[in-house]
Amino acid sequence: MGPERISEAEHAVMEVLWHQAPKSATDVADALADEREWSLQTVKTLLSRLANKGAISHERNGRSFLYQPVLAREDYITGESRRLVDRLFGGRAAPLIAHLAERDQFSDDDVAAIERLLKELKS
Amino acid sequence: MGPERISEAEHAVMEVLWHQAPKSATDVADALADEREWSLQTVKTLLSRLANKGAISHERNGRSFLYQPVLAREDYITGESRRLVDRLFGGRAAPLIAHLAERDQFSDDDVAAIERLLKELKS
DNA sequence: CGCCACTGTTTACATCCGTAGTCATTTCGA
DNA sequence: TCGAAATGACTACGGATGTAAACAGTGGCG
Repeated sequence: MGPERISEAEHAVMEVLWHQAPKSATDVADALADEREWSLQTVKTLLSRLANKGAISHERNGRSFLYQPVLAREDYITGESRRLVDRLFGGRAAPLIAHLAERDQFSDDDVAAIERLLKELKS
Repeated sequence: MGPERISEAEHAVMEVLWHQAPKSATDVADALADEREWSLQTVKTLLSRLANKGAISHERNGRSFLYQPVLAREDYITGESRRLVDRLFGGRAAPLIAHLAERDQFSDDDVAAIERLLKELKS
């Protein structure tokens, strides 16, 4: 079976582990305390679902577990980006960029950054 | 309440109506026959959920209904794109573009198209 | 005039997701 | 040593989603 989908709540947990790993369940919960109003139990459930999906691994450390990502953030965002581009823009990236641009989501800095990028691509 | 989320199956129905509307339930089902193995009942369920969410409207036409979008495709893809950019790229579009570029998703044509876009943005 | 086909409405049901309570076990502190 | 705290496992439960069956109304055909 293909890579299992990661839900939005699960993704928040992944971000914590991508930022720093390995971490215990409690550490993950602490790291999330600011943005989400989750109980420790909720975080544990999400960790265990992520482990089932193969997105993270856990290794015993005394009485508790240490969790760390198996799925790389790069691969995750590649997959999610591609899904969006496929679903909404016929698989072409250019229309997505055109759309973002039309909606005025580009700052001057963005434009400059993209120009630099294109310059590199061509070299 | 904010705009209700549209699920992936519902989105497929929306695409049909964005392509051409108004359409009856049967017409929508026919249009979807190629890509999805859905029974007519399934399509009707999706249409009624979309109507509940306010994404489409239906107007009586004899014994049946004609459905048509209320939500504009532009608004939908704007929302979905922004969600992705917010969730994965800190709300900045440039990193998304950088990512797409790194993953070699840009053809020469794409690069050219983007350059034209930037040129217009600056003028 | 009666019945069938078509269309919308209601109900169904398994799975996933968000969010957690409860249970069993281990361990640390008093 | 004994009980409280920590921790993972199991269970729960309402709402969303995918997928549809069953039901009901109605208008047209025979």
